[in-house]
Amino acid sequence: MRCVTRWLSEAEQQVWRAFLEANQRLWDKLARELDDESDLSLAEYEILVRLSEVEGWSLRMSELADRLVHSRSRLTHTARRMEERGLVRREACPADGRGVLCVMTDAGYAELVKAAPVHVEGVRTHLFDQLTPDEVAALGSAMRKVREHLRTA
Amino acid sequence: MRCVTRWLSEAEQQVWRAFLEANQRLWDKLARELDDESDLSLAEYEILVRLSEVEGWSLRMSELADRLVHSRSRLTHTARRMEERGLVRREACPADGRGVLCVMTDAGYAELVKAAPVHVEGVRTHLFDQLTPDEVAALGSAMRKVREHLRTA
DNA sequence: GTAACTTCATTGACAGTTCAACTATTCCTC
DNA sequence: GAGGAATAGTTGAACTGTCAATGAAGTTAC
Repeated sequence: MRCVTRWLSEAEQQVWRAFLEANQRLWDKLARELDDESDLSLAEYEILVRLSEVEGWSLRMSELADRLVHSRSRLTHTARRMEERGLVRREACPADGRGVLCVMTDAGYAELVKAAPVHVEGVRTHLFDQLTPDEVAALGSAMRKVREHLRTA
Repeated sequence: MRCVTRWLSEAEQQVWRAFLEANQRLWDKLARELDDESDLSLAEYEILVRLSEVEGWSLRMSELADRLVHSRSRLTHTARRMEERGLVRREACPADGRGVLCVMTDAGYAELVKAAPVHVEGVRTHLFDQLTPDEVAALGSAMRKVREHLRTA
């Protein structure tokens, strides 16, 4: 039931605008830096990071999609392109006939190793270096709450 | 000069991950809500908001692109699509022969009026309602700093 | 006043994402 | 254990955004 719109206060407006613009610029910057100094897009990078964190460098497509908060379709397309470039390979899932495992190859790992310093340095320079420890803590707490809310909403 | 990568601490990692996922889900949710209850995309909505805030509902394409942090090319494409739907019109800029003014039409305003409550309610529900006043303040301060850094970087 | 340079906006080709439709497999229920 | 529902993953078309090239108009410097 939405009878009356709860508009934003002036202060909230300003927070929202700052959030919008900072985000826009941050993603843009990080994507550009990664593009300049590696052959991975941000989305491809994230896929390799997730695979690198698990035993066998291997995850079900749906599990990977969930962790990345990407649609299955999106992941299928991206994985196909990455497979063509030899960064991952896909194999049948032994446990579930419907399933497909996405596995990072050595070549994929090599790309990840090349890209990671660039990306991490960017995140530090453009985000963490700009904030006080208190702001980092508050940002973390705020984002965790929003994340939890949206996971269930 | 980047001699040694300054990796993220465990705590920073977690903040970064929360930020990533909260963002991903937040944009996704807001885009979907807007799509469900209006005929505007988030990008189109932002364009109309910016136009609604200025005298004459009219801005130079480049000025509009800068405020939105969109590329000129992106704005050209989006504006053309919106013009075809009658939401904006474009006219020559009297002051500068190279310039083009993007002007919101009455139909565009009508769409904006329809979409705004949906969007604002979403921002409130999924972001501000989840946070304490302190967290909102810290988020604002943090995002302003990041924005300023990236505007000049 | 004109040549070189910059800015404004557009264009078309291309890359990445979404959406709806589809196949194949597993799970559930009776 | 058979039929129906749910889940996993893929596909192709439509849409959106990026990139590099273009043209047109303004600016600068000589």
